[in-house]
This record gives sequence, structure tokens and C-alpha cells, in this order.
Amino acid sequence: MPKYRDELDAVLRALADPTRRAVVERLAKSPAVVSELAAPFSMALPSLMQHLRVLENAGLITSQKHGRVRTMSLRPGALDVLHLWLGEQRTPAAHQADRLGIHMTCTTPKET
Amino acid sequence: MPKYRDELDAVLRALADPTRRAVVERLAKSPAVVSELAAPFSMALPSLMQHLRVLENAGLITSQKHGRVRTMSLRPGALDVLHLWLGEQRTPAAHQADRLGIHMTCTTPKET
DNA sequence: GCGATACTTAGGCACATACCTAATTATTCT
DNA sequence: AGAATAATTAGGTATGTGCCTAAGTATCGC
Repeated sequence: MPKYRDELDAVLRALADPTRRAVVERLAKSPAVVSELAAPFSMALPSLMQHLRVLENAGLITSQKHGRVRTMSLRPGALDVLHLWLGEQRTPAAHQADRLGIHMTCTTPKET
Repeated sequence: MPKYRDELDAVLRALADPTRRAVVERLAKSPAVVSELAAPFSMALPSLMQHLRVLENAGLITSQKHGRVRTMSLRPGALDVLHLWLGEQRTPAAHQADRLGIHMTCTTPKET
């Protein structure tokens, strides 16, 4: 039952690329067709398509084809798995801080 | 000033690997020394060290060396950048749902 | 000092990933 | 039908990533 972990892994891998993140950000505003998505990038179409496939396989986006046009949309709730994981990683200190309504900041120690 | 984006990129890249995520999860409980961290993995020490370096460069963890022992800790607030980005990607629909206190779920459409 | 311990550095190999161009398929427009 | 448009498939390259072994370096404990 490591479905959650696999899903998380796919999502994080997908989001680790700036191009794919940009696509997600674009789609967060509204759905768009492939060529619209490709326009902002100085990248050949097939390259971008590959990114879209990765995003789709990760379950982050969905697509529907009408005629020769494919419309991609962000899947609402697709990022929930990340949200969830993130919640689990809060340190005890952070939890404490949360309860107290303190925002924690960190100083960068000199490297060793 | 794309410092935020660079930071986000580094963090997501770092978290895209299961080994590194496992390290983060471990460190979320408490700090640990390198050999403790390495123990659960069937991986040569130098390989794990490389992961630790990636995590440290991404600003997710810090380390301090006392004598010959290096103690690693999760940097509280290191994941904030991710949290922040995540917040920005909520679809209008998700926002709507949030306001209404509805939890959105998705059905997986048949692939096209 | 000397061996054991805890990392570190150096260098190398295999496979994954991000691109590309060229050629194809499927629709739509005229 | 034929040209234009929107994607897709196929296949190739180059760089990045994750892992390894072997050989340091720096403490620590006797």
C-alpha cells in the first residue's frame, strides 16, 4: 500500500522541473490548449509535450481532446498529497511555534 | 531577483528523491549524526553523503561537526517556500471550495 | 603512538532526463 | 480535394544523477 508514497514521488519529480512548474502555474489560472502552453517557451513542441506527459502521469493535470485540439487542465486536489506530506514534516519545534502563533525564522550558521 | 524561484527549485529538486525525502522525514523527528542517518539504507556512505550535501545546499538541513562526528538537523522553516508556492497554485475552484469548507475530490476520467 | 572510528575526497560507470529534428497522423478550412 | 493547423511519434544526443570502490583525513580511546 505504498500508493501514497508513489504518488508523492511522482508529484515531486514532476514539480522538480522549472518548465513543468511553469505549466502548472499557468494552468492554475485556467485550462489551456497545448499550443497555448507551449507559446511562452523557446522549446520545440515535442519537448514540451514530454513535460505534459510527465505531469499527466503524475496525476497533476488532465487533458481532453476535441478534434485536433487538446485542452489541459490542472487537476484540483492534485497537490493535496504534497500538502499532506508537508504537514507531516513539521518539526516538534515548528508545531510548538504554530500553537503559539509564532513564525519561526532561521539564521544561517557559518559553514563548518 | 528570482531568489524565491531558485530556492523553490532547489528544494523541489532535493525532495524529488526518495532517499533524501526519507532523510528529511527522519530528521523531522530529531537531529541525527551521519552514520545514524546512513544505517537504514543499503547504500555506501559516500552515496548518502552526496544526498546530504544536496539537502544542505537546498537549505533544507544544516550540519555541525563536533570532533569527527557530524550532526545533521532539519532546518525549521525550510519547507516554508514550498508551502508558499503551494498556496499560490490553488485553482479558483479550490479557493471557492475552501471558502465553503468543501473538500474537493476528483474522479479520474478515462484516458483519451 | 596506534588502531579503530567517522567521515571525506576522488574518480568512474550506467542509466535517466531534457532537449532536438524530421516525419506522421488527424482535423479543419477553403 | 488540397493546404494549413495541431498534435504525435520516432529516434538521436548530451548532460545530469545516483551509485559504486578505493584511498584519504581527522578524531578518539587505549
